[in-house]
Amino acid sequence: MSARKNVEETAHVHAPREAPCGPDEHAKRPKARKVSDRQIERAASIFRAVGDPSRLRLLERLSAGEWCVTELAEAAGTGLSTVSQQLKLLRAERIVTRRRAGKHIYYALADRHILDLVESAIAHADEDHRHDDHDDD
Amino acid sequence: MSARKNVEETAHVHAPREAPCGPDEHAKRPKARKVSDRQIERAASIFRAVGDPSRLRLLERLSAGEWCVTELAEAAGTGLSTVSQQLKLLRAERIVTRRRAGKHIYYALADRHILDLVESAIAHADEDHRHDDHDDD
DNA sequence: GCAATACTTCATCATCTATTGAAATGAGTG
DNA sequence: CACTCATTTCAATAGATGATGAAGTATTGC
Repeated sequence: MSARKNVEETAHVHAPREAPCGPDEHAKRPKARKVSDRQIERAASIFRAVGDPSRLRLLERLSAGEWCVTELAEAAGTGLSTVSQQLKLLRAERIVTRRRAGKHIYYALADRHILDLVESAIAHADEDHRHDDHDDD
Repeated sequence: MSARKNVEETAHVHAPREAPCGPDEHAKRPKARKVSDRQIERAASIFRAVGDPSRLRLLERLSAGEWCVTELAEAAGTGLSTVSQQLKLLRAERIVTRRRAGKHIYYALADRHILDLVESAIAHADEDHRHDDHDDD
């Protein structure tokens, strides 16, 4: 991403306007980015991690408490290795934690933030999937 | 996804245990899924949409108010068409709304939920990117 | 140590995604 | 209606991602 940045520069010859759109209150835009690239990347990375049905389902399960990989795989109906990979990704993002107990490894949600995130998203999706298609302009 | 589901079935011959992990309190697991597949898909879909740095940056900008496509493209430093595609996706997920004003089309965040989501994620990422790597087992 | 169980890593592959230039559409203006 | 500006759609392409079986590591018990 951000391969080239002067695409529309070549399109118009005269100098580009400061704010080409602003009707009136849009005249002075704060163009400085409030948030660093690093933070954006990190936040997006977390979202991407939970933005997958299988992984989200995993998190939903974990919201009920600790589970080991075998259990999770059984509940998900997919291979062990699949679930392990998914958990690996979630762990890399610090969304889940694991603890060893003998031969088993128990996974759990990393913190309450994640729980809130998952629950609120599901709640939002719940509201949402009823009035399914409409347009807004 | 969910191509085949009986992978580990072939691995062990004897009947699979109900709860192969549970030390004691994990004996009786509520295996029923609390949330429908549809909801999970929808929630994941929203997360996936915001789980991209470019789109998240777009949303960050929109959290400051309405912007038109030209402005957003200029601020992002990418092509117009790129931004348009990104907005199209966000709109398909009902994350942003648009309104026409003459030749311009102004985009805005769809609701306060989204604003909260974006802001809390960025806040979380802010906490997070300081203590960058550590392990948890 | 050896077998068994629990889990992870590796390599592969099909599928999905993001970005892009070019061409198309839509809205305002003379 | 021709012209311009704003935005979208199209098609192609490079790159990312997710699932999977096989092979590897770790822990327990004999």
